[in-house]
Amino acid sequence: MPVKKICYDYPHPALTTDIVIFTIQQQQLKSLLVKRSGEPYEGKWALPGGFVSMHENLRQCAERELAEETGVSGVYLEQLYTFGDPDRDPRERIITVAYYALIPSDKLQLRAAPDAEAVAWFAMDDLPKLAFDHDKILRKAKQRLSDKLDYSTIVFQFMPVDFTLSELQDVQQVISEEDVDKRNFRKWVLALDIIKETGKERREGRHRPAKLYRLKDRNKVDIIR
Amino acid sequence: MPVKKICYDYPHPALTTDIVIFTIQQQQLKSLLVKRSGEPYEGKWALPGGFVSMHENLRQCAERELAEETGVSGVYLEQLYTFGDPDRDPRERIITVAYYALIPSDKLQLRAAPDAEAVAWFAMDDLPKLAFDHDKILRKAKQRLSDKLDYSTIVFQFMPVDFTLSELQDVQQVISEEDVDKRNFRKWVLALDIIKETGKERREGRHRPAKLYRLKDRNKVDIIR
DNA sequence: TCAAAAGTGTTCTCTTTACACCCATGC
DNA sequence: GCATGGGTGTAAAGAGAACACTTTTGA
Repeated sequence: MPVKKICYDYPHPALTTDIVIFTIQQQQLKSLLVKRSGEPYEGKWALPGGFVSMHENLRQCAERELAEETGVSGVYLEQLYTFGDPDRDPRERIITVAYYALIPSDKLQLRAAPDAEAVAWFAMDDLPKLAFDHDKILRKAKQRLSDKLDYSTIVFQFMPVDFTLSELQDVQQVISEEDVDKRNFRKWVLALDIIKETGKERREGRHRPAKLYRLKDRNKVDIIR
Repeated sequence: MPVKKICYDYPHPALTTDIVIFTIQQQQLKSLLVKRSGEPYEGKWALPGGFVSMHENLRQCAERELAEETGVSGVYLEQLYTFGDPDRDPRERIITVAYYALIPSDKLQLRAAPDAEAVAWFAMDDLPKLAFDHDKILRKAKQRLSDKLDYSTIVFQFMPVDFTLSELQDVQQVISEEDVDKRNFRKWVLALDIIKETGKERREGRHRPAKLYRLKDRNKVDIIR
């Protein structure tokens, strides 16, 4: 806590980034929330986020928050929207630049030490009451994600290094909330020419094993169509 | 100038909105810039913009700036992106929430008193050197506009109340920078079912007069396809 | 041998593209 | 009467949607 105050000629807002962290678990789209331990909205769930420090840019701040909550880095992260209504925080005016991140299921295990806070994954169709305007942020993130599903290869960002086409299709269907024809889906995926066969397969259960595929470039998200 | 300073426990950034104001003039996509009269970047051209006051929300601020520079209100205005690199302004850290606005050509006449500043429209392919990171903002706005041309009815936001299909096609071509087939374009436009014939026509020159059309709902922008 | 998920092509429909001539007017 | 931009339809190609059976495995 600095003893010296920082002073300006005019009032300045505070600046935070909040992150909507999406992943797929148990065939559901889930989002990471943290339980607030102080006022305002004490005990309510909220998006992870925090103040932007003076030396870092907005994206770096979001990356830092993401790493603090999940231990994860190097995942898909995109600026979503900026929320700045005067009364969105009762303490002082706080502008938040919202980002959203997609966590592939294989990165999920390496959860960082939970920092003694209450942190939990919530299914998007079973959200608790949220602090501040965070429900608005979450809905906007969900909308952006759904939209991008249609005109980009963003769905692959949820996949582990090796995955089957059925798993991929499941993820697609969970997010878009509509069923996809298996043959058409596979045709579409293969035509994208962004995955390759690994030669390996996964057998699990008394049925034919599934071929494992891998992204040619795991970090690339293409705009298509 | 307030005599009393406003003080915080931690440093806060300043907050502005900057607006990319697009219009079509002389078959060119143009953007409004203002010449800076003070340091930094004195004499350089910059996007119109200004500080967000404490009682207004971000959109209201953008609307206010827009009205100050152009006298125009009630036009298409959308949040673009937030730029917040630590050193984007040499004086202090300034976060800017960029918006972009589209001005239809009939609203253009009613330019407000230019407020004694140097203000000018620049063709997008003939821009001067810009202050701060404003070239980055402008390019992003142009990109967003081009993208939306393909999946929304945003192009109509440039049109006056009454317009001909040829005028509309011109605008489309200027922004997308590619030629469109006349018959296919008209088929597409009419299939949208968002314009109606006015019954009037425009004759100008020694050729057949063109039918004038009007948007059924001038404020609506649909996502299509 | 049976249950369960993996894998695989073809046809039909709809959307998008390509393309050329007549029309109404002013000079 | 001629130059100028306004206005119009059809056919071919391509993209997207619909659809059902065989394969491989583990129990």
